[in-house]
Amino acid sequence: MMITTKGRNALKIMVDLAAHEGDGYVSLNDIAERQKESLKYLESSAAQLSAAGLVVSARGKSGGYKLSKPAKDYTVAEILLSGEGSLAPVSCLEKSSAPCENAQTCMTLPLFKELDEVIMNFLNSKTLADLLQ
Amino acid sequence: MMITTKGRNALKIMVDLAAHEGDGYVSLNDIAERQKESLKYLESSAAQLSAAGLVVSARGKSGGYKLSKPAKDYTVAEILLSGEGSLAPVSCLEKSSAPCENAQTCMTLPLFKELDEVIMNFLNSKTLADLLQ
DNA sequence: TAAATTCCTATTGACAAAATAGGAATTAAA
DNA sequence: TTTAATTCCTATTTTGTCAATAGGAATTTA
Repeated sequence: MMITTKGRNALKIMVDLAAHEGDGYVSLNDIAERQKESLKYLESSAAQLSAAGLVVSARGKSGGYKLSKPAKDYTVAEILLSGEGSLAPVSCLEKSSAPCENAQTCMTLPLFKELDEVIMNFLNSKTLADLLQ
Repeated sequence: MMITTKGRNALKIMVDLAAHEGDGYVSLNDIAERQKESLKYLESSAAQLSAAGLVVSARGKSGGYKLSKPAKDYTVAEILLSGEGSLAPVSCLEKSSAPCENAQTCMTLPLFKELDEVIMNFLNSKTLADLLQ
């Protein structure tokens, strides 16, 4: 599985925020109810989105989150990356993992690099606004 | 991660068999040495390839495996699928998993369906022969 | 008969994903 | 000024899958 609940939850939060653009700050409680996810679990995704600067947060009563730019200016790729860390289809293409010793001679690596490009091209071509129908 | 060592090993076996097409049966021991993988681990991948009819096996001394059709007639997709079971980018698109209750209203599902198509189109367009340089 | 092989089943270890928990810090509103 | 609602922080637990190993049975050629 390439995209886990972390990435999916990040995307759900963003879609919900986009659907309520202009309503000021939206609380995670509201989002959790609408998206039928646990508040506690969404909190970790929201924290990552906030750390990445994709959303603006406000603490305290009547606080919550809102988008930091128009929905059409977010790519799906950047949102998923904030939740997943990496979208590489194989571990040897993740920056975090140790470089593979056989990379020079591996006959399958070029294929996986191409696949990675195909995936990233697609996810970079989709915006958050595209997901609202 | 979408493609694990199971899929990668299946592909490595097939590439090695393709590189030795016409040499008769090739033993897993030879493949394990060339690809620097453990014999025991490759065995499970080979068994799946055999069960799927992608290779022909011969038991006993001087036995081994060989391709069941020309290398150019295999898609990379079918090989990876034999190792992975599913190449779906999200669990809710796997046949094996229980259907998602929110599928009707989920705003992210259409995107993931598109992504799945993009991936499968690419992997179906590549043949085993393409991997030999 | 011996050696080389695929085949079968089971088990273990390691790690990541998934989910939950409790409470601290903050802030608007009553 | 207090209270309630919220984000924020850290930790823990549970669960599941991946990865790898192990031992031996069945088969077949030399």
